[in-house]
Amino acid sequence: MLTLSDMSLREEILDATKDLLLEYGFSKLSMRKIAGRVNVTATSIYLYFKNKDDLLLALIEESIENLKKALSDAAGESKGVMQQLRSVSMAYINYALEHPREYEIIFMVRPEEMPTYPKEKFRQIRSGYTLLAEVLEKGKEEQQFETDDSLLAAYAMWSQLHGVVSVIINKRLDAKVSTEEFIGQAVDQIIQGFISKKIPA
Amino acid sequence: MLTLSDMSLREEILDATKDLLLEYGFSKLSMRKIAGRVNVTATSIYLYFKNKDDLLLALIEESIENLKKALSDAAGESKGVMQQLRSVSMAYINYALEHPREYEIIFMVRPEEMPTYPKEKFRQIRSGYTLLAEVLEKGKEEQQFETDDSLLAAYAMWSQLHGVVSVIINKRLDAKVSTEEFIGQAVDQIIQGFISKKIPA
DNA sequence: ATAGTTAACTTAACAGTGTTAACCTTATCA
DNA sequence: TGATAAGGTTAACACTGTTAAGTTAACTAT
Repeated sequence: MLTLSDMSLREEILDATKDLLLEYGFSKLSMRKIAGRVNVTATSIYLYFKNKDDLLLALIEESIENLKKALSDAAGESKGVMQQLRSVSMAYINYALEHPREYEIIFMVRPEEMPTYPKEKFRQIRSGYTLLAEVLEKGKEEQQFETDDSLLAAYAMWSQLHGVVSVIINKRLDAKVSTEEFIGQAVDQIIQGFISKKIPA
Repeated sequence: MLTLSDMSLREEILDATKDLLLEYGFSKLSMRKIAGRVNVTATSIYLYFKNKDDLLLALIEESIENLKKALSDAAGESKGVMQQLRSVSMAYINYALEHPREYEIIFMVRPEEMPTYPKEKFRQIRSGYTLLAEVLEKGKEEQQFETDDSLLAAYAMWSQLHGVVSVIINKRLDAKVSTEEFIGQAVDQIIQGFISKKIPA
């Protein structure tokens, strides 16, 4: 039979951290508050995590997998390459806006300020672009658009999507501008960037 | 005659803060360290600034003006609209990469985590887009590209530029990818997003 | 010249932070 | 039964932003 204590303290800590992050944000997160929420002292956390960064990294792990799944689902559902490109883009933006805190942890934490951020984790995040690159490669084969280097183009596209998300999350958008219109315009432009590479700039 | 003490403590504090930010980064910045560098106690800072945020905002003020100048210079130098668009884009990216810490303060600090971040400052930042919007409007008149809403398009373009910068500053770029190639590809795509709105996606 | 005021700074303190060392139970197993 | 180890604790260190109160020097008005 499953009792409450069968949920290991480690997982309780992870859950509490996620909750606090969602409720109060990154800057208000402290080891003592996390510990308090699971009725334990702050030092107990150090029995399961090396330090605060290590704890956050465990959280990132989860989020990355969720994001990847959302993207590959979006790619799978749609038919044509063109539509695939659009729905992956929208899936990316939607995931980020629906999980802004997680997105922030995944993509906005600077390595210098998180000294233990391991290369492995970066690699894991980057592997998500391969999905974009595959879609672009397929479009290239189908001659929908021309791309010299699909991976490079995927990187560029991803950075542009990140920019759109970042501006919204960081609240740098004018109140007068509708978020939906902004997203629509931006995604249009981003996708347009691939089509018809014929006209030289 | 000008003595050393003629440089007001307020400015000395601003300078020291900038130095510390450049040397050790945002996360290592503390009031005591700033004070120490100008041979004063931390509390003295509160005679000139309401709090830490207020101090940072004063720094932002400067940076915003510098960025604006860099952009309008770039717009002025180049001739055709197309070239103008490209050089403003490059000026934006270059400024950000040459002043990453300032850029971070300007664009990456979240309002919730900086409760006193005033709307006025946001407005000030946003006014920079009008320059982009003007260039786009001019291109529209010259029928170089079609844009329904120049301001919206300027926002979209700026968010994409920010994405490119953000990815590089936050070190999310694969070591295998050349930064120059990445920037080149991204700027190409961003500009391409405006040209030939004829083909429907 | 002297008293009053103000500016510029300091000391001491509060409440909070991440993290470590040392200690105390309780359960497991030879 | 006695050793070992797991899972927690308390106390402490060195830091953080910030405030209240005290000091000292300079200026100003009578």
